[in-house]
Amino acid sequence: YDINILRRHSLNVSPPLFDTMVAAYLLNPESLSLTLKSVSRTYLSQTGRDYGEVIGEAEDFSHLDVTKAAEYSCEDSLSALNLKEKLLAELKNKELLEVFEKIEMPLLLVLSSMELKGVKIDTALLKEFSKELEERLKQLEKDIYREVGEEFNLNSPKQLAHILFDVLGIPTKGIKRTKTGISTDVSVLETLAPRYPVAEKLLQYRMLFKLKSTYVDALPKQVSPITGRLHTNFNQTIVATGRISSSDPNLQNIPLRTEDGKRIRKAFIAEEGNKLISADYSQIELRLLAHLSQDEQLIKAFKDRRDIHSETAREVLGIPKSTPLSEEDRRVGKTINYGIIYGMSGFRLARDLGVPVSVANEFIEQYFKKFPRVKEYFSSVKEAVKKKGYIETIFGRKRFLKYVKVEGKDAGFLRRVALNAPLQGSAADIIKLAMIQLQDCLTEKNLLSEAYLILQIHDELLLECAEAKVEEVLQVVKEIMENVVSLQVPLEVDVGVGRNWLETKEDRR
DNA sequence: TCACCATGCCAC
DNA sequence: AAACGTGGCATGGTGA
Ligand SMILES: Nc1nc2c(ncn2[C@H]2C[C@H](O)[C@@H](COP(=O)(O)OP(=O)(O)OP(=O)(O)O)O2)c(=O)[nH]1
Ligand SMILES: [Mn+2]
Ligand SMILES: [Mn+2]
Repeated sequence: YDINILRRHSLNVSPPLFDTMVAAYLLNPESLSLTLKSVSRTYLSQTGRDYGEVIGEAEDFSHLDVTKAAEYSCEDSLSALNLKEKLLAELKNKELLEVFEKIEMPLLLVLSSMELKGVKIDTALLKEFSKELEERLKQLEKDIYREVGEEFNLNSPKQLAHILFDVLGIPTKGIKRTKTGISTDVSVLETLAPRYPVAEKLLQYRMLFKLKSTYVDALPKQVSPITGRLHTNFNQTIVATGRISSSDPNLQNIPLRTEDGKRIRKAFIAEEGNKLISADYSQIELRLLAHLSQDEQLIKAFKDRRDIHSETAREVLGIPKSTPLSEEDRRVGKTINYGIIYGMSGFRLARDLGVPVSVANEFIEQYFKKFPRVKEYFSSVKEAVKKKGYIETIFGRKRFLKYVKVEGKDAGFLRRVALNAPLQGSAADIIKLAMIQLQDCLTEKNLLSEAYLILQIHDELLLECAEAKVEEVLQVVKEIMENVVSLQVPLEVDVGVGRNWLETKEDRR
């Protein structure tokens, strides 16, 4: 965060770096507040208050009482220095120094460059699309009001529930509940749709409204007037598993699933004369599961270059090898694979698939029978948490879980968290290392002015690249990502090139 | 006007 | 909310 303020003023920051927020994050990735003040309170037993608390009633820092301001600032300077020693010792103690020095500190510079570069979007295209959505939403709204016989606020789940279950009198037996009443979420509307055509319209309305409000209208507003591009924040100290998050705007959840959603991805474009390159790890957490569990069946599957997401999809949807599998169907397979390994219930699986619970339960049982070591691995995870109080990734990143909690009433939840963290976290470690190596490599080859990272989407890297350098960069990216670590199974990376982000996903070479 | 919670849904 | 996990953001609804 602060590094960008320095960089914006054209100051260079050079390694080795030490960032107190990042250090404190590694020591406790679940922690919500990692401000200098709160970290000092924890590790230096200081008593000072946060910026916001100090400001209090004053308008801003410059209006603050001089004594208070001086107090605050002196403490900050002292903190940064004293804290460094303390945190370093703690990192060593907990065997987190390697992750800190080899991954997080070098990554800080990479992320900062990515934020400064930003990504170009086609605002004209989005503005056009917005108008079209406006029309379609208006029509849907009219249709819905006509079908239910009255007007109400379609964006209020509470009012909608009232209309559906009180006014129309749709029976609520077996329908999902929220804390405050009856749910109207997509799974509910999908259940209603065959009997009540209005539900189909509501689903359509919900989807389009979501796309319009969250992306189509919001993104153009956030384009920087200075660079003409969209700059996200990559947050390095938020996600408890070690992933990075993206905010203001979040560019890690740009739509892809639906046809209308795809039109938004299409608006992420390369500068004239450039191309976008996308590189996405294939089945990454399943591969990591194969490695960590040592399951022979799973290891063999990946050595044979099989696609488990597709196989699962064909199996549950009953689609023969002779019929091509749609993207949508493969996504179903993916959801089932990750759902089952991370502890999904037969009930939920049954609901998602629209099959009887007995069938779903049977499927889950068969699944673990097919990969016998997976169950054993998960027992070992449980043991590790009990014994050590934390679980870790292949690079030693740790997530500390309270033993009392593991045994207590949130035991189920804690168990699933513990199952997920090593896999999601290892995937995060791997792509972070790849980003660092890639940046180094591009720098060395003097390519940075023609090829640079612009986004990271958990297991995918998006680069912008001069057309003339595409073939070379493609090779480098794939090579680095696939070989950043050597596991029991090969890591495979799907790469694609295009004028826009959607094309890179359709390209897949 | 703001913060907060709840619901819902986009992505990985 | 009936045992997939990790996020961020929009809206409505409420209260200060
Ligand atoms: N628990 C859970 N994790 C998910 C889910 N979707 C994605 N992930 C995690 C696990 C994936 O390995 C990782 C990257 O997502 P991707 O969409 O790239 O899927 P994946 O790499 O498995 O397959 P693919 O790239 O399509 O070959 O994010 C999900 O529905 N549940
Ligand atoms: Mn992937
Ligand atoms: Mn991906």
